[in-house]
Amino acid sequence: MTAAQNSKCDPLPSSLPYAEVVFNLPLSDKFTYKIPDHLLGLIEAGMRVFVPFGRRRITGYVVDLTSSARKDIALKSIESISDSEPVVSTEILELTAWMAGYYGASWGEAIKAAIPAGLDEEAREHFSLAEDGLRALENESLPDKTFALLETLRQRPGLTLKQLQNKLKKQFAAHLPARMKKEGYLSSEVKIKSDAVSRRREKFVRLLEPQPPVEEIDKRLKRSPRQKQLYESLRDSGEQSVSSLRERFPKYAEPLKQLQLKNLAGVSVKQVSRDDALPAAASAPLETPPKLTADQEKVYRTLVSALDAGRFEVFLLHGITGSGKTEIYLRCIQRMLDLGKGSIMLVPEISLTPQTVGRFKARFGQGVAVLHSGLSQRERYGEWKRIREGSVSIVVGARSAIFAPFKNLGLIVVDEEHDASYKQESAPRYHARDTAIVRARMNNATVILGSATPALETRHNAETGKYQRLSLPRRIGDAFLPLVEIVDMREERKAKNNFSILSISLINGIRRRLKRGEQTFIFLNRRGAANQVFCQGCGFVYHCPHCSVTLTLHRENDALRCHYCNHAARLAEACVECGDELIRFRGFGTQKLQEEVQSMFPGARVARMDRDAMHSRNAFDDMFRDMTSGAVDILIGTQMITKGHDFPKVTLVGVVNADLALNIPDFRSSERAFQLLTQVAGRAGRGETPGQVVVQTFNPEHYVYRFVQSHDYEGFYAEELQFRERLNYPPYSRMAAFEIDAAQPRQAEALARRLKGELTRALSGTRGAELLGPSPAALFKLKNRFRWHLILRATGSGPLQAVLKKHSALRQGKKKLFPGANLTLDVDPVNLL
DNA sequence: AGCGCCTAATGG
DNA sequence: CATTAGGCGCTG
Repeated sequence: MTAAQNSKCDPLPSSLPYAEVVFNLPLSDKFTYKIPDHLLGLIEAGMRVFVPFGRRRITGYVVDLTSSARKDIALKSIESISDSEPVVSTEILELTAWMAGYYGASWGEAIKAAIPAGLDEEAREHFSLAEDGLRALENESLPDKTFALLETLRQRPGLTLKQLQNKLKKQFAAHLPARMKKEGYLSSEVKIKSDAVSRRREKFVRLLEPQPPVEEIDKRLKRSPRQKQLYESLRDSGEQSVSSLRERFPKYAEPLKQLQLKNLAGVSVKQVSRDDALPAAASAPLETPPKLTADQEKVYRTLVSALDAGRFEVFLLHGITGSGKTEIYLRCIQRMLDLGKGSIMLVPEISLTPQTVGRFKARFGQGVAVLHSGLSQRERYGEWKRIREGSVSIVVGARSAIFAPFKNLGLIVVDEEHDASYKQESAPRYHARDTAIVRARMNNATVILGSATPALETRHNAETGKYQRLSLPRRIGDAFLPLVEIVDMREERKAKNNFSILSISLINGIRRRLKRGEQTFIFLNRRGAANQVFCQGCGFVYHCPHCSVTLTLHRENDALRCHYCNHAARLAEACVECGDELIRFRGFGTQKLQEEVQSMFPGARVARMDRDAMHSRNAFDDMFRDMTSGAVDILIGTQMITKGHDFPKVTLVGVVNADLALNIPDFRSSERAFQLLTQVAGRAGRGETPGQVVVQTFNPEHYVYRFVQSHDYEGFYAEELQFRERLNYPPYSRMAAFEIDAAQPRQAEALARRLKGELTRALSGTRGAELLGPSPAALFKLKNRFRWHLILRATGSGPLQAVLKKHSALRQGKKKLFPGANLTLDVDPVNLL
């Protein structure tokens, strides 16, 4: 960069002597550091710096440079800079500042979310035995914990505090090593853990030499087939990297540990020659775009005028499954390419399949960067760098791809915009769709929100004119929509005497597919594992009279509670509607379903796809190949089977228990169920054959099923909107959820009430805001913590944010108002369990 | 968050 | 009185 250019974008080229630094810690403060002489002029906002902070040294992010600093604090100096140029641009700094303010996170946490993982350095203290320690260990009688620490370090010198805690299962106080060091028992050395991306090290496993005689080995491995399998693999193919083991033996860890203990195998770490070249994608000729249908053409024209004008605008592209939304995205991205601007394409994590990515690569070749969870930190960083350097102008990725470091961003597409995975469930709890809109506004970019079943909030925004609505009402080639049959499982039991998990209709359907050589999907929703109660006879489910949300069973006192407003009801012995027996829902997983289906169709080839079955990338590819080649007849799965795949031979989709989605204690459960069922149904018969869908339910009267059956989003939208208005739920209000968790149920409750008191004060004077609860969370006990919720509801984002700001100001004074508890805030929560 | 310091609890 | 476990306040 020349001096002239430099002065253009930065009139005072950073001879400023102070830097404002934030950290990836829950601290709202900025910290001022002195820039040492040798770094003067080298530091810019957006760079990472390594600084002393309290007793430690950590990485921070420079957010500003200043000419003066407060005199009342003794400033420390920046130790080193971690980058030669900023990792976050001014634009991303601004975006993360908004996120931090809006979602109640710290700026540093927000920045951390916006850069590739594994970049930051940390200084870690490694402990070893000092001479006094060795002497004490051999001669003196020591307290248990001291002894254990010394003994561990004698065997394995150079462990960090974290590693020691792991080894000794936290059976000592965290400050003990420091004290022992002071007493001269331990010595320590501070090492800076270099970032994970710049160097490449890999773990290797090999058999140790010399090996005991064969008979001895057989004896030692006789009773452990997995160890034997691993042993034989190592014997036959020599040294192997752990990552390659993982591919073939998903559960390699325990057997390997055992082999190590038995002194048969050893693990070593090696520096691997740099091999950053991603597997070169075959430079296949790029695909020619198909001709647009009349509907697509119309939509595209509207979009192009916004794209060309380079003005901020949000479009809702509402198109049913198979209506050709993706082609619209591709055309718009192409348009941006022609204009020399970058595009971000967001897709839900589970949709980010080779098939999805393939469509983009086929059209744009190597000009596409892909960010998905399967990438190692190094690969991810590589892709990120390609974007920053400007060698690609298209990014396809999940939630965090919204931070792709484009300099000239023109378009953001959010596909399946209603998908819950766009909300991050840990700090900063941002929503990628909403963040996309904020980022687009900052860049005068266009946003396309695509969905067959838009979120009610989104559809409502289109209604009020905030977004412009475009629709693709027809399937390409006017393909038939699948025929949806709603099966009443009560009738199955009573009238048809069928007590199987599958309805007769579904069984017959499967039989026909098997005969015709077509494929079947069977879908089982496993989410929403809160304890539910429902009647097997009539499908009755308890709802809260105030919130219209299903009540959750609390085992401790056999009570039913609303986890929004804390309304309580007694659990009756029998159903209040029909007198039949009530059942408490217990998990019926995909694995059991697979066994059941296999036994009903012994000749069929049944496979399963869910997170457990898809451990390695290979498993996924294998599954995909088997489905495409027709080597599988019935595929059983969770959400995973519904997204990002297109298998033309699937002509039947069965939904085993559709009520599972509906009975989740959340005001959005109907919306979710509708979206889910519509999506699942869309999997049936995308080829020439029209599809059949069988939805099994104990509660066929529910309005969701009527609209799913008739493929009527608009009808559903209208009905659901009325419900939301009546009970004052979003989009007619905005929410923020506070969560308190503590080790004792009593304590959690008491603190939740204290929080309510505090918030009530913050609330006074603000109109249009109210509190619901506190109440025990639907998943009351989670990982041995007891959780309570408190919901803040306001008429809009303005009053909501006003209360939150006031509350955080109130809390500044007394920090430890909630001893022993964790307090989290979730703005615009998507998951209230 | 993570660290040192202070204090209360525990124990002999 | 000595040791240890837990809570508190601070980080520039």
